[in-house]
Amino acid sequence: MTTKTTKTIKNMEEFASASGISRPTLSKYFNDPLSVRASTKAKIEGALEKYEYHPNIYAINQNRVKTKNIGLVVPNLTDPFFAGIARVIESIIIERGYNPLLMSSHGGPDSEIENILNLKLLKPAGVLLAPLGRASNRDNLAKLAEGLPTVLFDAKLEDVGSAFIGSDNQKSVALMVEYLCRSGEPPIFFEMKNPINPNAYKRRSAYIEAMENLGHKPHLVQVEGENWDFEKIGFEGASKLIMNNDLPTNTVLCSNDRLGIGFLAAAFQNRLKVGHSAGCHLRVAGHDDHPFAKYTCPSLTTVSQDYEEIAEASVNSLLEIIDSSGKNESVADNLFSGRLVLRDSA
Amino acid sequence: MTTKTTKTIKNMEEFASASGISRPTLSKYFNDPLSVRASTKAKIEGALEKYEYHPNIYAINQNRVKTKNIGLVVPNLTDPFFAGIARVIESIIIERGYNPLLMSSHGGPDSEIENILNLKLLKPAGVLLAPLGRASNRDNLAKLAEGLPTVLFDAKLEDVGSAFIGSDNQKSVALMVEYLCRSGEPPIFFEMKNPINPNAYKRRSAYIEAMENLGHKPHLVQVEGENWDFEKIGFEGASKLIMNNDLPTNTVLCSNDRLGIGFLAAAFQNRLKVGHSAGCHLRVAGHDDHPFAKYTCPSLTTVSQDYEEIAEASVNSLLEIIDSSGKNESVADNLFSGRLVLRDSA
DNA sequence: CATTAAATTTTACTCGAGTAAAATTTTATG
DNA sequence: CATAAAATTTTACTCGAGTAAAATTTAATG
Repeated sequence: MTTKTTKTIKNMEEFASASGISRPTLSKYFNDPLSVRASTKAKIEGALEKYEYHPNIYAINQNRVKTKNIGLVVPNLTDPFFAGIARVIESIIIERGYNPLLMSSHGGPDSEIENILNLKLLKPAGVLLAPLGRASNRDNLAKLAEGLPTVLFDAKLEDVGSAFIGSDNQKSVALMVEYLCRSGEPPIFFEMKNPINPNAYKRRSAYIEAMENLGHKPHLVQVEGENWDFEKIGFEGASKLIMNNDLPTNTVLCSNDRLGIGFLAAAFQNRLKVGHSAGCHLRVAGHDDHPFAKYTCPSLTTVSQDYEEIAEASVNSLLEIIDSSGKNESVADNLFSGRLVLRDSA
Repeated sequence: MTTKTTKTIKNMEEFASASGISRPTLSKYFNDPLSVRASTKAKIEGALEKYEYHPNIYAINQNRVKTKNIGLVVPNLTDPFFAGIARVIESIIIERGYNPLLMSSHGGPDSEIENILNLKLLKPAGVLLAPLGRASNRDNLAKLAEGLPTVLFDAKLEDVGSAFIGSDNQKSVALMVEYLCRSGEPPIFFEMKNPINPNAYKRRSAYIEAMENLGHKPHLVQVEGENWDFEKIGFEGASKLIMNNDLPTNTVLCSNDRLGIGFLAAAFQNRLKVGHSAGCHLRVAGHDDHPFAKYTCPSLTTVSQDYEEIAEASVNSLLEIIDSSGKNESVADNLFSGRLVLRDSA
């Protein structure tokens, strides 16, 4: 650490005279260090080591139309999937010289709208939004997103945002269905009757299509449940199924891992052995590669989504739109295909 | 929804003439709605329904010494415990008329310091900090927290912050040890050799003390592992233990639920039956009541911490310090005792 | 070294409130 | 209804940059 001189610098004016660089040039530097000549950049950075000075964030942004803030809104930070992807996206945003503002819409559609409203007060350069889905107040969101560079990820809402990054449920579900059929009985599809997340609907139809392509009759098992407490919903749904002996096959494909975790717990408590080895009663597979899928009993066979890939693509799309200052009306959707992760449960 | 007149209001000046209230009074109102006469409050709120106006956040804060922001720094948002408690704390902060700024220090001690630095640029009224623990750069944190109302929660660091809210590990571990001893063999203690979290050290000594009080010899099993990937650490540690037949008793108390989840997975893969019923090889208990503890196989017996209680107490302490404008040098620590949650694993 | 292009400095104005002090109005109290 | 106390309005100044335009300096090029 370099020793700093005792003189504390209060504002850019003072730092200008201390460093011998004019204030407008400093302003330019702090806005984008590469926009000034290399020699002046070095001079400024030399002075920054000598004096303690940080531009006042509020003063900076007050007079700016667009700040360096990027909003990051996810439906539920308590869900490890979103917590994980938020973390990756945040670090990419920082890498690109922007400032992430993380918010969770756990409270529901109203809280989602409020998050965007609060964000807009902060005049962000753009927003990365993973919407609640079916529950979202779509019209309102669309109105709010107008004129604000917005990229959706994870779930798509028609007419909201100008790009969408997500996973190719069609492909990944087909992969899983093919694997399950090839290695044993064709699977039933275990899901919520009225899922909140649009991915669930895509997975449902992908399952039906994949089954029909293979000449099997699709079989949907739809359990009740409206909220985000997927493990509970899966557990209770599966418990009923098992108690009533309502399983037409020995293979279950769950719409997502969290339902699968609940399903496995129910199977265990009912003494059903899950797995693909001899002596097992049931095969269970999921989707998403939840961080805990490795540690379920048995470990959960699933489809993994590449966080890095989705995060990177989302930020790239958004920055592209920001840089073209909204001219890029709508970028093409960007779907990533998952990877089959074979473990013990199926 | 009331129809808003078309005239858009750009700043407080315009809103002042539109509402017939002077700008300084409006300023006072937005700072604290109860600081103006009830009749003027009503008049302002009537105007707010008629016109669309929100004070500019940057302009508000630029000239303020203390903002209405409260920083909320947790070690790891990917850990459901912190995601959960952050959510509760956030909503309480909002309830009290403040604005939460959530940050995660997942990157390690440097990222923890940087979070506080970034927060300080936002001139927060105070900070609620759940520090990384042993890894934290304590001296640096202490220096940064000087003059900034700071309350620690979850983990305590000496000489940092002016209050601490946490759980009474002493009591809760004693509860669990007594239960386990009463209902079967005395437990060994399964933990990390060099835990990052101070709670782990308190739990270790609480275990030793409780065992000795009951006339049993404590037995620590310490596994390697430095990071936050507790399930993995627990799984690998337990796998080794089991393979080497190194378990001196049939009862295991894990330092936290995430280690326990890993332990259960290892037991399952090694065909050890876990539970308290006849025919089981092993009893396993945890600590924290992790959101997934209900859905492990078998469900995990553990100690629950009351999120609401801890969250409420943390915010209260901080606001108290803020309101007394730093006069309350240090408030007493506040420890909450956990509640035994008996499930199938022990 | 002359010429041109690029970068920087000067100058001057803007943004949207916070805030302090004095003057005035409104409300509470007897 | 007079009077004191409390609240509001007026007035005027402050905060810390962003930004635009003209003037000047510096670097690049042949």
